Amino acid sequence: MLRISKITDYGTLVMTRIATRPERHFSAAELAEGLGLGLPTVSKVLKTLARHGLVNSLRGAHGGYNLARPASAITMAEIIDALEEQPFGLTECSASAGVCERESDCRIRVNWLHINTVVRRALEDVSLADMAEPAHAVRHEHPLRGPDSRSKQTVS
Amino acid sequence: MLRISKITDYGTLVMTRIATRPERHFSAAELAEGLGLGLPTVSKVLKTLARHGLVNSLRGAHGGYNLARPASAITMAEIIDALEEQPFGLTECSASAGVCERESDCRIRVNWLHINTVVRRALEDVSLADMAEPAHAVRHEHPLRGPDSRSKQTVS
DNA sequence: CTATACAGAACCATTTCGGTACTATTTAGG
DNA sequence: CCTAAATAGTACCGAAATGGTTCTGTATAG
Repeated sequence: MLRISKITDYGTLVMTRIATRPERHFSAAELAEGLGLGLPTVSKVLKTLARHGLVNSLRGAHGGYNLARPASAITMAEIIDALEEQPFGLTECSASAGVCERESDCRIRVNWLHINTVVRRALEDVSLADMAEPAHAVRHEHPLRGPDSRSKQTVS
Repeated sequence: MLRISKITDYGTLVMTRIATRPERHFSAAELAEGLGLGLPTVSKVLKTLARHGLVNSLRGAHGGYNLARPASAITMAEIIDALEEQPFGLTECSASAGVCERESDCRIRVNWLHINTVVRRALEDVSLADMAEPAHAVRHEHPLRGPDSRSKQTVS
C-alpha cells in the first residue's frame, strides 16, 4: 500500500551506487555483488532503467552501465516512473468505471488529483544526487507539522 | 504502483457520503446501494473505520454510522492509516534486512524518510471536508519549497 | 421475541509481485 | 574467426497480497 515496489527500491540502490563513480562502467554482476542482491534481479532492474534512458549500457565484454545524465539531473520521480509499471497516481478511478459516474459525480477525484500533484512534486524535488548525500541535501523546511494547527478550516 | 488500495478508495467514497448528512445515520446497506458497491465490501470498510474511531456505529434496528468528528477534523492521512494495514511509508527497508546494512550504509534511507514526511504531510493537509468540496478547497501551496507562506507552523 | 443491523473472524479466488531461466545479440581480445 | 563476457528481451513460476464473501455472534427497536 502506498509503497514503492521492491524493484523500485532496488533501482534506487543500484542508481545510487552507479552514481558514486560517474566515470566508469559497472557490470550487473559487480553491482549485485556489491549490494548483496541477486544477479538476475539486478540485471532486470538495469535493463529496465536502460530501456527508459536513465542509464547507458555497453554491451559485450567489458561492458556495463553508467548514468545517462549527471546524478543531479535525475529525479526520484523518473526512477519510479521507469520501474513501476502502472502510470503514476494514488487512485485508479478509471478502472472501477461505473462507480464514480454515479450520483456523487465524483468531485472527490479532482481533489485526488491535487494530492497526486503534491506527492509527485515531492518526488521530482529529490534528485539522485540528493539521495546519495547525507540528509541535509533534501530541501526540507517543516520536519513535521505540529500536532495542532490543522483543521484551520481552509476556507480558501 | 504507489497506489492506495481499493478498500481505501472505497473508504473515501463512503466517508464523503456520510459527511454529506452529519445529522443522520447511514446503514451499510444504504451506503452500498447509493455508491453502487457490494454490501459486504462496504460493510467491511465501515467496520474498520469504526474500529479506528473515524465513524460512530449504532447497533440494532435503525442503527447505522455517522462521523465521529466533523468532516473538517478528519484528514485523508487518518483514513488511509485506518484502512491500509501496513504502517505508513514508501519503503520498507527493514524487511530486506541485510541489504541496507552492507557497505553503502544506507544514507539513502534517511532521504526516503524525508520524502515520506512530505508525502504524509500532503495527506494530512487535506481534510474530508476538502475532499467533498469542489477542487479549490484543497490548500495547495508548495509544501516542499516555500520557506515562507505557511511559516506559522509550530516547527517545534 | 423477532427483525434489523453492526462486530469480528475466517475463508477463498484472483491478481500481482518478486525472482529465475532461457535464448539472442553484441563486443573485446587472442 | 572464435570464444568469452556481458547486455537485451521474453517468458515463466511460486508466493504473497488483495478483493470480496460468508458465517457466527451481539445489540437494539418495536
